[in-house]
Amino acid sequence: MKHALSVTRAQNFAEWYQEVIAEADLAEESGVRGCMVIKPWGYGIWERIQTLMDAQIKLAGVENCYFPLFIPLSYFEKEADHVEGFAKEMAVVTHHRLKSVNGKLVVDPDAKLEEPLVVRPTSETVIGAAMSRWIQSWRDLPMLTNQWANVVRWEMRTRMFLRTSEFLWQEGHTAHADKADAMAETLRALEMYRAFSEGPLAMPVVAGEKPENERFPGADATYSIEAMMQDGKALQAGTSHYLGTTFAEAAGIRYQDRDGGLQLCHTTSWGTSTRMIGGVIMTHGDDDGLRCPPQIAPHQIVIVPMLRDNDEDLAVLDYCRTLAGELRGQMAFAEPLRVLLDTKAIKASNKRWNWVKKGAPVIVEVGPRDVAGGNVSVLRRDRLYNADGKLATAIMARDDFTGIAASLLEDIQTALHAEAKTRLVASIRRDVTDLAAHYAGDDKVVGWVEVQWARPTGEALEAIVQQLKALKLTMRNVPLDAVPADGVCFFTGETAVERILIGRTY
RNA sequence: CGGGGAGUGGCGCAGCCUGGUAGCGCAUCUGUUUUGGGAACAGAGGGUCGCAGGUUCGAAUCCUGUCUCCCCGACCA
Repeated sequence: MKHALSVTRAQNFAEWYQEVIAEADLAEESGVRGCMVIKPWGYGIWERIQTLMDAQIKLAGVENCYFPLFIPLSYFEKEADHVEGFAKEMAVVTHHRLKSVNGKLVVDPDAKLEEPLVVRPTSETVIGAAMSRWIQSWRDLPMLTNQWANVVRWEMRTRMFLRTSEFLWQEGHTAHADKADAMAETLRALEMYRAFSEGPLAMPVVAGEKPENERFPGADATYSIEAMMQDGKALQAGTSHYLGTTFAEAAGIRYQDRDGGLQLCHTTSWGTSTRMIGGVIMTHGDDDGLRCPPQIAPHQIVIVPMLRDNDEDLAVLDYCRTLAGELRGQMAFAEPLRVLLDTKAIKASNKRWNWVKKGAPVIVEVGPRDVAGGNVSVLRRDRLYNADGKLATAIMARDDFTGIAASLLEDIQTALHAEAKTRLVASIRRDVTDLAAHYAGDDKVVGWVEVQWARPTGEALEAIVQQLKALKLTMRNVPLDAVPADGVCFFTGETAVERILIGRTY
């Protein structure tokens, strides 16, 4: 069987990933280290993610704001752990002017800023400063904010969508009267991410709490959703943090309670980023490119007219326009269908393969024979081939197709999720007794291992971290829905208190 | 930042060792014939060889510096 990509997942997963991004026209290098140009199809997917996620955020009563890109350096100095965690990867603006010297533009030394400005790596500090002004009374709580923005972290090693120096994300920041309320918000955001991932992204995840050593700098507790990529590695696809009163102390976020006493707020932060697109690629992609879940596909159904530069073309186009109109009147996932009639003047067969690589969920080909018979030729991207290796083109009456189009998209969404869910479940092992043997070899990635442990801290924890590191393994999270521990700690032999997932990661 | 590889028309590459004024495939454009599993033929356009210095009569080629990308580490969403 001939595939649309030159590298298969089995041959070289990393190379395959890059080829999908190039061939699906999702993004490209920009010439600036670690920064990518997100092209229309890739950005369209991000816009879909934004639209659907934003609705969920608003449904929870969170309001959008926008805070500055530049954060005064001193803001970071207020919280030691936080600055420690980000200091090594911050982009800093120190001057505000250039000058021309011998035809070259150079930084003007006379234009040095009094205080350097950090390009935000995350906005806890600025938003904390704002909240300290906005919150005075218990009546102001909870304060629920979110922003859609770009952030910059000067990463050592970058990979498109998975780790770029600049990335797009949403960051929720909330302030609460007490720990219980803040924890509830932290877990609400986590559940929102879990449901979003399993729903629109069709990407099954495990929601759980990060061990102490994997916490966000300055957080009291960090939760994550972890997705299983097709090569068996984990991808942290979203995080939610309970920050205790740490950031409230640093920024002076206080409120007067009902009794007139002055109290510190308990804050949270939570975020998801363009990394999710990388997760979608590595969850659903196949050897023909991306398979885009219908809910986040910019175009769910692409109509490809088979034009021959002759008189029949008008009739074919006319038929296609009518079909597009009929389809746009249908609803799937409580939204009108997104239908593209692709009239670009290239050969229909090339057009088809381009849409296969981009992962349009349904490709409908319409040629003179279809027009004559009142039919359409339908390809569903999640089941591209028949058992005999031939393209599984289904020829059906136009009316029949318009009647089932919406449910077809919903089927594809469900099928993609089911396929990935099966893989996730099958890739978690609970009977492993020897990690070194299980993960033998640098390239051998066999999914995750769940073990019971005693949740040690300090040096005992550090020893385990180092032991895992030697095997290129990390602790992913303690699944919230795991069955209670009933044995001894995999590492220390003490009585176990919970179960934790271990694996290789992006 | 350490180790390895690479930057040559839009994309993928050859040329570099042994300096002499740039070539191939794909793509693009034009025309003709085609057309339902990625069309064929003919013709055309397009590159100061990542960038900056240096050596030389002459640099894609040699030297120095620098930027970017890929792989492996350390760091991380």
